Amino acid sequence: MRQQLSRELIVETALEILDREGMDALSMRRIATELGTGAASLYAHVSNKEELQELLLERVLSQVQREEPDPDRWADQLRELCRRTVDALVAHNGIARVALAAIVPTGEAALDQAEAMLGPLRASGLPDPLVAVAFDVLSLYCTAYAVEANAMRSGEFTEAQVLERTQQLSQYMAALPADRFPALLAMGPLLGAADGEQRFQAAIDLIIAGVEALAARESRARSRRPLDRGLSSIESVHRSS
Amino acid sequence: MRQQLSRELIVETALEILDREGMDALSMRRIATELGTGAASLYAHVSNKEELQELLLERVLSQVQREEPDPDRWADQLRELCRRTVDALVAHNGIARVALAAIVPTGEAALDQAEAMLGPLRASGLPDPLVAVAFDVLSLYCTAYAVEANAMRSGEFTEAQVLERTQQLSQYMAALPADRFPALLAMGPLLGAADGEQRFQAAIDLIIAGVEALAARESRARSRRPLDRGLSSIESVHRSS
DNA sequence: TTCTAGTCGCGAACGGTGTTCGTGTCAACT
DNA sequence: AGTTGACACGAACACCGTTCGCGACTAGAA
Repeated sequence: MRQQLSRELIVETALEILDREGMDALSMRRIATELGTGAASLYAHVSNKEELQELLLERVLSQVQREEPDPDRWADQLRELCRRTVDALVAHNGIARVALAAIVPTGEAALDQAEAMLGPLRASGLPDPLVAVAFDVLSLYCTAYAVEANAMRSGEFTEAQVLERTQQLSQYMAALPADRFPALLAMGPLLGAADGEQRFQAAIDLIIAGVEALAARESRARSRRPLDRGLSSIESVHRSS
Repeated sequence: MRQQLSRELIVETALEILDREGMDALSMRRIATELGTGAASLYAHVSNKEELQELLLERVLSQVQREEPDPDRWADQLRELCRRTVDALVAHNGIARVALAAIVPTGEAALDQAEAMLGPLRASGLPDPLVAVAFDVLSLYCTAYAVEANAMRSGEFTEAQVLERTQQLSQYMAALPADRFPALLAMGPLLGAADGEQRFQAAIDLIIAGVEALAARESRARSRRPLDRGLSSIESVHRSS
């Protein structure tokens, strides 16, 4: 035993393997081999592979830089935070999938993350029940986008990517029957586009535009008729609190 | 050999096992046992477990009812479609995770699904590049929500759910340091809320509000400067002189 | 210093997984 | 009837996460 085992060391080693060889190669045996020991030894410090994965996610999330909430810049702060979060997730291939699987944010870093997102969202003027919804949408989208970005960049080689993406799919879509898939046909080149960066920014903007619209709608409704019987699901959620 | 094997039969059997015993129980051996044969026999009709899963997803998606696009009711049509899609995914536990993993919509049903979503979205007046973005956000959210709903309903018993959700988490959040997590503390009861249905509706409404806002912004910009980007022949003539 | 007690690392094994290979069987066509 | 070809499938391979219990090493008692 060259070096004393510890949770910290195990997580660190696992992250190295993850970055170097991908999520599929991350087995308990592989980690143990890297540490010069057997797989059984890991279970003294980590109860589960699942727990190990959550620890990995914790470590990745803890590296996301966060700033003090400034109510006037809430939208830009949200954009910036989403950017950083996705960057951190994408940097460690496969970790985003873990984030999607773990629904309950148990760890400290995950709580920090949620707090950093909720602050600006509440500053938008949205009522709290809708803040919860917007939080849901925004974080789910960020995670899902990271999963997609991972899968796009890691799973295939450059050759297979170009072939299977540009050739087979784009050409396949151009050959679709026009009477059955008019919209798909018209959107063809846009859907397979590889400029993920721009599309991510636009998606965040779209969600933020939704937040602004609903916040404005809410403040308008409150000032005009404070005790209205709203019928839309949005208002009913708001009322249920 | 009691019954001739076929892709169709294998997929059907797999879906039954999935519904009855969950995604974890869905192994090639299990399917083969159910069919009274060995696992190797399946590989004559299905090249992969991954392919089998995509076939399962295809089958589930093909059962989503779709209607003719009506430009005047585009928002309601979107809402309805998202509802049905999520219902179909949630009905077969674990299939939503497959939908998230498969980024490229290869199958026929997936293409139908995309077409049904793109139609109403284009009717909103959004420019096509933003339609692609909205499509991204909407479908990713629907899938991710279905994953979450699955995990919430299937993984635990009622006892563990009540204990671990309401007690441990809600009580845990109430004990958070107020100076570090003010927003989390204020939102506590709302985030762990189990009324997933209402929150899903509200989330879709939020995204649709974003679409409406961006569409309005776009049409405003176009009416203000109609001769933009060299589209008018007059302008191009004028510029060329 | 020697002997004992106890801790804990970890090799080996268990019960699973997806997938492949080669054999065996059976139906259909010549 | 004979040949051929397709297909079913038992067995095996290389993995996986996890558990058990042996054995080595440390620390305390004599």
